[in-house]
Amino acid sequence: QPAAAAPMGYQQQQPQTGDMPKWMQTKRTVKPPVKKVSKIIGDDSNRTAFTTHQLTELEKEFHTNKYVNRQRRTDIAAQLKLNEAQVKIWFQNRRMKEKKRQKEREFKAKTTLPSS
Amino acid sequence: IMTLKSKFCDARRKRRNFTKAATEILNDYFERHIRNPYPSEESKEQLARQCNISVAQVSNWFGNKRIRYKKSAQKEREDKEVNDCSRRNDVIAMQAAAAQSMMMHPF
DNA sequence: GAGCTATGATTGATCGGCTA
DNA sequence: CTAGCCGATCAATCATAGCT
Repeated sequence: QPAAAAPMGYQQQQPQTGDMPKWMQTKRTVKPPVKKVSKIIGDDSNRTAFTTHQLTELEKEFHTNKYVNRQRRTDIAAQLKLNEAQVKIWFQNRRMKEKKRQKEREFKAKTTLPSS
Repeated sequence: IMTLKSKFCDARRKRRNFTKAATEILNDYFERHIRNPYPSEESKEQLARQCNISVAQVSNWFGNKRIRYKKSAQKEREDKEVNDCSRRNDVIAMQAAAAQSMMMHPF
C-alpha cells in the first residue's frame, strides 16, 4: 500500500505532453491502478448497481428523514446489504439531488416571469 | 436489461438536442477556456440564459464535454502511438527484407 | 428499419474545503 | 483531530436522437 502520496483513485502521473492542462489529467480511476486481471474471479467493480428494491427502500427512508443517524444507517445498511458508507453517500447524493431540483425551479421562476 | 429502469424511474429522459445556436455558444465558451473549462456558477447562469436551457443542463454539458474531449484526446494519442509503432515495424520489416535480399543476392 | 455514433441525463463514488 | 456534510466533478452507463 502506497501509504503516503496519491489520494487513492488518483492517477500517479501522466507522463504525456508537457503543455497539457491539468484538467486533462485522469482524475479518478474507478478501479485503483494496481491489480488488473482480477475480473475472472471476483467482479469487484467499483460502481455498485443498486437494485430496484434497495433504491425503493432508501427512497422510502429518505421520505421519512432527510438525514440518517448512526444507528439508523447501520440498520438500513444491514437490511439492504450495503456498506454504511454507501448508505451515507446515497443520502448525501439524494439531498443534493433534491436541492438541485429546488434550485432549478427558483432559477426558472426568476427567468421566466420577469418578461414584462 | 432495461427491464427495471426506464419503467418508471426515467420517463424524464425524453432528451431533446440543444439548438445549433446554443451548442455553438457552449462550444465557444469551452474553446475560449480550454485551459480551465470550469465555468463559475455565475457563468453557468449566464450561459443558461443565452442558450435558453437550465443551469443544470449547462453543468451536464460541460461535464460531458470535458470527459469526452479528454477521452477523445487520449484516444488520438494512443492511435498515434500505434501508427508510430506500425511505422517503426514497417521500417524494421523493410530492413529485414533488405537484409534477406542481401543474403539471397549479395550483389 | 437496422446499425452506429453523437449527445443529454443520471448516479455511485471521489475530491477538497469547512465545520460541529 | 475526525467524521459527516456540501458543492462540484468524475467516470461509466443509460436511453434516445439523428445520420447512413
